[in-house]
Amino acid sequence: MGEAANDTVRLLWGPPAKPTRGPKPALTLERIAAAGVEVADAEGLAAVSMQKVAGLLDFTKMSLYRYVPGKAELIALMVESAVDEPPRPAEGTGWREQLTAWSGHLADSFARHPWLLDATVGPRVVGPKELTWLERVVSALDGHGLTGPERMDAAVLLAGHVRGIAAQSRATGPAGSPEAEFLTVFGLVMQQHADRYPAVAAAVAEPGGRDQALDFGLERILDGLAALIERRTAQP
Amino acid sequence: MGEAANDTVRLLWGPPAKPTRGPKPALTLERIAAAGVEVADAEGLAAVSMQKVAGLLDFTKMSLYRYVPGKAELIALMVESAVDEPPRPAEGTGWREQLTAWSGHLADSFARHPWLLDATVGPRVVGPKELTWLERVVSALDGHGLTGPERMDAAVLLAGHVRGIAAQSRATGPAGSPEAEFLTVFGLVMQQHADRYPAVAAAVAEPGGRDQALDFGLERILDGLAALIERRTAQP
DNA sequence: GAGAAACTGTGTCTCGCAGACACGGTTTGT
DNA sequence: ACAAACCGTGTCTGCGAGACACAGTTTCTC
Repeated sequence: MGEAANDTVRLLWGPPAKPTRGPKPALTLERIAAAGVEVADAEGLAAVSMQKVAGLLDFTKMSLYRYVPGKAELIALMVESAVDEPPRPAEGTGWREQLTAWSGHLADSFARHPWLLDATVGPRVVGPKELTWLERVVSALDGHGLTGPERMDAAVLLAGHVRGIAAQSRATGPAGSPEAEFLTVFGLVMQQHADRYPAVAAAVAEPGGRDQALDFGLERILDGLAALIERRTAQP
Repeated sequence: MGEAANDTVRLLWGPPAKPTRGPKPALTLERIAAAGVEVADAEGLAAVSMQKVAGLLDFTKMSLYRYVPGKAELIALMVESAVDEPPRPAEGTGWREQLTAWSGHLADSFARHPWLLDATVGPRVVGPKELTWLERVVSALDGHGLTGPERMDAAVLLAGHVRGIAAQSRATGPAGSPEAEFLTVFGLVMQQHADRYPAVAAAVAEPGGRDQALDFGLERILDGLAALIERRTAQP
């Protein structure tokens, strides 16, 4: 990161620097981020280039550098712009319902903007909206006997699961989609090497509802958390 | 993917095509993959280019294309080469111990080759070794009342968790490392916006053992699986 | 009011990358 | 012997990120 981290923090968190002299800027960070999101939604994150984003706004590539230090910061803005607002916890709902709703909404975000998976790998500065997601999980678990680090770990656990599911469902894609070739290829490979992978071969041969993966993992995690909470609240 | 998928499958799974005429190839897929891993280990996946990999082998960039159709396939080979062999389940150990060992070893793989996180996002063809990891989880869960899809979902759940933890631990890095700046930046941001994120602020303020995240999530998942298994085996 | 300072958008340039293609040299089958 | 198949290479195109200098515009200061 180095110095770039400071720039990114200022961009995502800081007060919008208000220069006084010179011509009025013709663009805004919001418009730039929105254009980037548009490109990424349509053609994937790899297709996002300064050229294309600038072209979409009828500007030249270099003009973007007046607003954004570099491509990494542009993507950080895109993430912050594309991520949904986390759901407000309904009044009187328990931690389990809150976390279930949270996971569903996060999965929706990933489904709407699959490139978020690519954009959020690796160390980076998180934005205000992204941090709000974390806040919701941690606060949903407040007051149930978990330590602070444990609440954070639980958040990482949940987020990791939703991510994993989103990655999987992007890879397979909706039935009949071009990405579904992935499943075909996988099926052929399994068929030819069933002897080396008997357990997997048997598991995929067995019929059963697809698309249950999110709920399945979620229920296991929540059951596991419930067991811990029960133990903690039973013996204070 | 398109046609490229077939090439990749042949490369990862297929019998090494043996041409008869012409000069002996001076390189092997193994050496090429190893050189790529070397570059990625040292400078990250982004630094892996045909130029650099070829240069490491004292060949020109274009000669690599005689062995590998393109960069995507090179990275697929690198993944298959860098991933460890999954641990063989010790005799007489239960599913819980097997899955614990599995997770620990997978986490080690990610720790040894952090770029695996970048290389394994998105749809792609899995190789034999990678599939062996899946086989181990599914077979560890054989015979405990779970359906095939459920066993697969459990594998995705576990793998997603290990991935998430690996991503987090790469972001923060070992104490004192350059990446630890991430934590400093995060701390400063939290300090300045504690009012908007009270739950997170409270959680991080609370002291407690770091690096427990892998085990914490793992124990929750395994507890959740245990509950399901108990329910299933109690009422056949 | 007149500079000067600061800022904006732009054209040009360099560098690195992926990949297409054609070429000469080499090995083997017929 | 000769042709087919294959190897390694040099060259070329196109695309991308980013540095830099430049002209035009707005505002602060004297």
